[in-house]
Amino acid sequence: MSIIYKYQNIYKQLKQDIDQGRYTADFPLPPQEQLADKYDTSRMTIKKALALLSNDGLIYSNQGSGTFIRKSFDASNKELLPLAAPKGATNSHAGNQIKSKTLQFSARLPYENEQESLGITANEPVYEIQRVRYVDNRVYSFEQTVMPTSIAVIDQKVLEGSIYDYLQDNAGITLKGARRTVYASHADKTVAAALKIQTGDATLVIEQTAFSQTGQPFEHSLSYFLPDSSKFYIDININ
Amino acid sequence: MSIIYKYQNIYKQLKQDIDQGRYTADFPLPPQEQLADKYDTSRMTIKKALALLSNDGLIYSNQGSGTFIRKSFDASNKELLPLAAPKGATNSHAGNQIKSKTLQFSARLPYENEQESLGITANEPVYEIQRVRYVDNRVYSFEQTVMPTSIAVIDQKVLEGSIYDYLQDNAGITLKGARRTVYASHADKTVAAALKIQTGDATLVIEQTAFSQTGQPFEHSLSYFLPDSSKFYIDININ
DNA sequence: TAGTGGTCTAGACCACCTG
DNA sequence: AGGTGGTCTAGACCACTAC
Repeated sequence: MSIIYKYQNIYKQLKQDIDQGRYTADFPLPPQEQLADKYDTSRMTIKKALALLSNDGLIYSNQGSGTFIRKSFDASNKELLPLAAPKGATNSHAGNQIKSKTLQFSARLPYENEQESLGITANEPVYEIQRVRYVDNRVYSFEQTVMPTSIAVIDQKVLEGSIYDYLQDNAGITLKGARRTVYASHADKTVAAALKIQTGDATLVIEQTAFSQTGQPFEHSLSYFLPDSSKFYIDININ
Repeated sequence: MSIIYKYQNIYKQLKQDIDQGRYTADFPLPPQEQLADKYDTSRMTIKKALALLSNDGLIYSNQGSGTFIRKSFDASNKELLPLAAPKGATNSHAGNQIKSKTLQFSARLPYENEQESLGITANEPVYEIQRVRYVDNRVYSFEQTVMPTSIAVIDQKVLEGSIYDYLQDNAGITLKGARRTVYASHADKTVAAALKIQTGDATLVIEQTAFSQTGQPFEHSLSYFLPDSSKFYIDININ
């Protein structure tokens, strides 16, 4: 959160231009050379801005012919969230009312799979946190989070908001990356009770290991989502 | 598939060096300047190679301190597949025996949601294909694919292999990108029968719209996977 | 303060598509 | 052949980290 680079600015402006229909899907964008002139910069910098747009799935480029706007995705569906967005509900549902209810908050020794994914020994205690997340007062997800106690001191109050923001401000730990694994599973008694569904109902599970700027995994979590209503997308671009 | 760029070569070599332990997780990689010397190239090119490694989740860089190897993920789990890999089973399970059984192959007019995602009118007919995929003779997935008939002529034989390869060779259509949406759902009668599970059991659904090099969506598919066993991962890197 | 990675430049050349 | 995007260069300067 600090200085804004040139290519980020250009990215924002181009995005706005596309959103507002100043460039249409029927014609290619102006050539990179021309954009470089317009924004008084070099082609490399334009390419960086275009790469961001491409990652968003908004445009695509064809060597030899030009850069084009992808026929629009419907971005209005609030239940459809980017799988690649780093933070959880706190960020993705900006503008909606988000609440958390803590079902459990304790410390214990880590299980073997947790030792492995967090890169810690069997003797290093971890917090275990279970929270139900509500968006606009409707049950949204059930999250089980495990985090080494050595990372930072956590209390009840922290759990009501975004743990990431707290860690950044208080422990100097920045979220730098994560591996997410998704699969379907049947809800066990605990999950079913938390999500207010039947035991055995289908749930979407997102398992996440989060990394700090030092490459150290500092959080392992399992998030359970309701079937059919909670959907996550990812845009794939080849080369 | 043609010329290999310098940064791709460097990427390959660095990857090999990391895999073979020539660089270890305890020390940073050589500085970019030094790598540029070693590979007789410029820093920008080194950065492109490093970006590929970073996308793989293999390394991460910290401004000011260096580039480091991420403590290894276990890549041995065959059931864990990259969500961002563009092709389906044909590619991801290379080395395993893959078979397809076609349950249905017909043409019809598209539903409204299909018209929208494929960008076609209600009058343009589509193929509807239902296939069960087997990996090493075990049921792996059930796929419902919808594709405009105007794209290419498809016959039974094509369906036994990779549709993408066929389209590339015969219709000049290259897979350029895709949007995938994942969610959990309860199996209906058709899905349950295909996957040999109970009606109402949990399934993972991956909905995909595939784009050609012209930005034209040419395929819409729903793939159903078994709960708990089929998992997909994605590595997220922030800036 | 030294060293690192991130940005940015102003070009050159190459690969590819479209006339 | 002309125009497009992709690669690559050889630097400069900036932001950040570590000592």
